[in-house]
Amino acid sequence: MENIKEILISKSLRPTKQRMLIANYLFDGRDKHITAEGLHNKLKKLSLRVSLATVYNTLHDFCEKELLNKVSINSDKIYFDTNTSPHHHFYVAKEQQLIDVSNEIKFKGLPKPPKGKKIDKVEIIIHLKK
Amino acid sequence: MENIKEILISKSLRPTKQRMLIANYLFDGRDKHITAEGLHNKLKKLSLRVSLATVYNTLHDFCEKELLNKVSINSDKIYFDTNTSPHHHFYVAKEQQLIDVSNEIKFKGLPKPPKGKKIDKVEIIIHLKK
DNA sequence: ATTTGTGCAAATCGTTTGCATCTGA
DNA sequence: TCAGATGCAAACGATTTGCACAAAT
Repeated sequence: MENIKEILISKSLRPTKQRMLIANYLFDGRDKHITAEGLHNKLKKLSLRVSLATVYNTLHDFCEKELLNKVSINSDKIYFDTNTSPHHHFYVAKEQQLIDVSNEIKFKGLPKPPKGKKIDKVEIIIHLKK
Repeated sequence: MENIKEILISKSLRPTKQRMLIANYLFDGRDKHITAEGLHNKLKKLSLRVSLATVYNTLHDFCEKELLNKVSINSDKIYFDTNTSPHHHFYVAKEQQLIDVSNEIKFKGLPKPPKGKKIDKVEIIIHLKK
């Protein structure tokens, strides 16, 4: 994927072997929600060895460069979302599963922010149960 | 607060010294968002010694008995909310601060849940910035 | 050659657990 | 009495960090 190499360079990230492996896996066109450990295991299964520390570093680097978004849903793990356009989520607590919501959702009655603050973004989490 | 003692009993929680201290602090009529550590420190400042483990146990017990709600906003700490009625939150990432939203917010375009699942609740987090 | 990235292992931080001891009904 | 609660310290799991070594420009 010559494409991905250029993206990394354009974000001033050196296209190292590890970053290329990770980027190729993440940016294959299919949206993903992953954790650092999950990604590390996936790569291991594909016999691609990248240390866990590097996986963490890379995910954070990609976040800073806005190639990924952190999703802060439940409190034990950090999820990284390859879909960086604004959207919302279904969340299934039992399975700790995140699903993208593709609809646009409109609000009515959104409160004004406290003095001195502005609304950055509105995040909707639709908790699901059986 | 005789009141609080009865609440604990009605939830089949023994009104032990530690639980009473914690409940008296939490349920003073003012809504609070706290972490276990935060509460532990607060109590320490008031020269009320309760072990950290007991603070954790008690917060979880109170959650199970629906005297508190867990709020799962950002990923590093668990917040406990003394406001157990449905409401939404402002979130200031920089200060990791949570503020209750008292308005009711209406949605339009809420997607249907995937087959076999039902919507449990809709949580809105309004991220604020300066 | 110089900067930047990687990998390991140790460190950290919030949280949980095991277990001996204590307490309240 | 005795189930249930507490406190301590050790265990945990996700994440971060320090540092020597390796790779990229």
